[in-house]
This record gives sequence, structure tokens and C-alpha cells, in this order.
Amino acid sequence: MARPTRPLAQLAPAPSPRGVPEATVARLPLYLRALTSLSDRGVATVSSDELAETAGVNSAKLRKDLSYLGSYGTRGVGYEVEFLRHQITREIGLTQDWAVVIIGIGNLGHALANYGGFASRGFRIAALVDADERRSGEEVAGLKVRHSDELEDVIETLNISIAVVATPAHAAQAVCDRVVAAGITSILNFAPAVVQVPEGVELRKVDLSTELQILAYHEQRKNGAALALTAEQAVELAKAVRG
Amino acid sequence: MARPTRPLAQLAPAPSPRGVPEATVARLPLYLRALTSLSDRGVATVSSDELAETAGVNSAKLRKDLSYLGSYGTRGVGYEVEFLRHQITREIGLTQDWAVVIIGIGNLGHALANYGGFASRGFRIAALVDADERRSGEEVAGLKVRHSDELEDVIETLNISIAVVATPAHAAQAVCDRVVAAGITSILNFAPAVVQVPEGVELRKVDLSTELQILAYHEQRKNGAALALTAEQAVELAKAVRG
DNA sequence: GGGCACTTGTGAAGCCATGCACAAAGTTGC
DNA sequence: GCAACTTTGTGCATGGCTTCACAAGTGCCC
Repeated sequence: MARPTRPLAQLAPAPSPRGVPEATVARLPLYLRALTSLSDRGVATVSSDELAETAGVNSAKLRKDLSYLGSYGTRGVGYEVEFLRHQITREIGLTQDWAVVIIGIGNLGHALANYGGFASRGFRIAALVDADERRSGEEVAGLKVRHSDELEDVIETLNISIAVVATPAHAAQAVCDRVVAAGITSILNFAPAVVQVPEGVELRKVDLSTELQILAYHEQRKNGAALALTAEQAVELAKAVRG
Repeated sequence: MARPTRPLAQLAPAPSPRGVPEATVARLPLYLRALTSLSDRGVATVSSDELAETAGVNSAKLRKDLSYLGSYGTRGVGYEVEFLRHQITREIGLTQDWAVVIIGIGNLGHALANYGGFASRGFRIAALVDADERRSGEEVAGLKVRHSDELEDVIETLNISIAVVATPAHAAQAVCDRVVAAGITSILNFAPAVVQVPEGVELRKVDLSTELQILAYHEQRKNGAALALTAEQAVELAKAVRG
């Protein structure tokens, strides 16, 4: 019952000897959330079936994912919640905290700056930057907005490692170029624009309207798409034939 | 040069005879954006190489994706921008407009309500709903916030087909249950919670902090992870051995 | 009207992710 | 100390997506 001192084998190998598949990496935060939730409820041990249920995935997939990190479970018992949580936290790199700059303090930038979910997971919003000088000095989420002229200076001084881009689409590429030149190698882009970055820079994108469009596609399917399209085709025909 | 009347073959088959792969569907909005951008610049015709470049994908992938929709290009020439744009718009279902309700008018809900990218793509924010009665009546983005008691009524009256959930995590499941009961079959969830929905309901999720965590993982890799981990392992050891 | 240059559409191969099913390993009860 | 039970970790088969490479089709030029 009481865990014996963990065997050395657990510390000896690098946390992920052979690289973890990207699909697995994308699910680790999900597992972490599930484990935190279980931990808050005072659960000490959990089986892969239960954890999979909590995280909303297939249990075989969960076990395979965890196996990439190491062998952290106990057969016949399951996983120790706190221990596993710590392992995943470490694997993702959340034992240190990460300084983030948000660029573009419009509606979305505002919301992101105030979003509580970042701080609670080890992401510290260290600076806010906007190109509009009328916003400079304005206080948002307890931070003064800086003018974008200061971007490079801010990144270096505050030792920032992640940039969140929430500018209008037309400004996104230029902003990314600048933060990359300033040494940033991780960017989260919310601007609806295609951005090119050099090899070695990690770029992830979130496009809010893309998500809605995917939903619309499926919704259309469901609503007797054939019927609607027949009507639509008349319009299309008119245009195609040269309206 | 002048396009001849399109052959009937183009209208005869259903727009996507054999279902379009999910991965392809997820890229259609990207292509649409690229085509709109080209259209705005006055480009009339585009090759798969150019369009792929604009959209930031591989050109073979682009051609294969488009081939699922039909044969809309001309060998030796490329694709007619306006024509292709119309085809994709229709395929996604953006020729009609979709009424959306945003539930949870906190920071994020606020930002989403004000986000211009929805309206410009055929998504009409028809209602805002929040559980806090102190917010009821408040005006956001030109709409009065309604109390969540009215949720079902709003959905029916305004003929809403898509729900955007921007509530705190603990409220997400209950809200989803209610909108599903009210007939909604498409949900976009921003709450950091696992939500179960019945078969036939499309649920997409966007978790902002998940994206940052994935970046952190890769960032950690780059920063001489081995070195940092050796230090980290000492801490871990202390805990594992029972701190 | 025929050949050349260009670009699409797609068969085929390879890769990655998923999910099944089970052997291995650990626990509990007697 | 052994047998029955539980649950992990993983080999393997399956399926979907990506990428290559090229045949087929189209326009242009002479």
C-alpha cells in the first residue's frame, strides 16, 4: 500500500528516451487536467479505465500514451494520482514557469490577458504590447500596456520565451518576424493569417472562425443537405454560366 | 480564355459524392481564406502551387483535398479563383448564414461577441446569455445579455443552430446538456472541461492553455532539456522518496 | 494541325495513429 | 505459498492521411 522507495530505473532513463509522438504530446495537457481534477477530489489512485473516462479518451490509447513517458503504473492497481501528475508536469515542462508576452491588446488580447487558466498552469503573462500608442500606459489585467516599439526590449529584459500574437491579420507576419529576430522560438498565433517562420521555431495557431466553419460543414450535412443544395445549385448555375 | 459554359457533369454529382475526409474539411476554411485574399488582390487564376503557398500547405495535399470536392481546376492553367471560392463556400455551407448563441459573457465571451471574424464569414451572433443576473440587460457588442433561464427560449425563438460555450469549466456540462435538449447539434466549447454529448451532436473544443502547454513542451526540449532535468531530478527525487 | 509546355487529378507507397487483445506483473485472500 | 483476480504495458493489425510521381488533359505557338 505505502509506496516503497521508487526503484532507480525510474530516474535513470531520460524522461522520454525515444521522442514522444506529437499526437501524444497534444493529449498530455488533457491528462494533466484530469489528474488535477482527481487530485482535488482527494482520489489517490486511479486505473487507466477511470482516468481515460475522466479525460474523455480510450483507455488503450491512454496507456500507450503514458508508456511513452515511462512505466509509471502498477499492474493490478493503477496509477498514483499525485505521482503521475508530477511526471506529466515535468515532461511538459511546467515545473518552471514561462514568461509570456501578448501582442495586440484588442478584444481578444484583453481576454487572454485576463484569462485565469494561464497563470494557474505556470504561464506568467509578463508583458502586454500594442501598436496603438493611445493604448500605451493603459492598465490591463494589472499590467501597463507597452508600445510595440519596445517589443524587442521587453522580450530581452523580461526573459520572455513565448509570444502570443493577437494582432489583426495584416500585422501578424511582421510581428512574428520581429519576435523571432529577438530570439523567441515559440509562438501562439490567433491572427487569421498564414505566417512563415524559420526552421526551429514552433508555431501553433488557433483560428476561431475556422472552428465554426467546420461545425457549419457538419451541420449542413445533417440538415437534409441534398434538399438545400438543389435550391442552391440554381443560384450557382446562374453564376457559373456567367451571371 | 473565356470559360465556356461549365459541363453538366459539374452540377450533376452531389458536391461530395463520397464523404470528404475530416482532415480535408479542417483545411477548407484555410483555402477559403487564401482564395479570399487572392480575390481581394484581383488575382483571377491560380495554380495549385501558388494557392498552396498562400495557404501554407503542400501542393499535392491541396490538389488531393480539392479533388474530393470535385474536378474544379483546368489542367495546364490552374483554378479560377472566384469559381473555386464559391465552390468551397458552398461545400462548407456558408452560403446561408448561421445564428450563434454565446453562453458565458466573461472576458472570453466578451471578446468572442466582439470578434469581427465571425460576422464576415456568415456567422451571426444572435444572442448572448449569462448565468449572472447582474449582467442581464447589459449591452455587449450591440446585444443585450439575456439571463440563462431564457436559454431554451432564445434558441427556439431565434432559430439558433450553433452554441458557443465560454462558461467556467464547472458549468460547461450542464450548459451543453441544456442546449442539446433544446435541439442544438453543434457546439464549440472553450471551457477547459471534458464534456459528453450524445451521438449525432458535433462538439469541437478549443483549450487556450493546452496550446501553450504544447509549446512549453517543445521549448523545454530545445533548451538543453537534459541539463535542466538533471537539476529537476534532484527535486523529484526528494519528493519521490517521500519528502 | 501538330508538337511542346504546363498543370491537374490520382494510383501507389509509406508513415503515423488507433484500438484490440493478451501476456506479464502485481495484489488479495486463504 | 499458492491460486484467483486485477490492471498495466505492448505486439500487431487496421485504417487514415500524406507525399511522391506520373499519366492525362489543356492551352499556346508555330
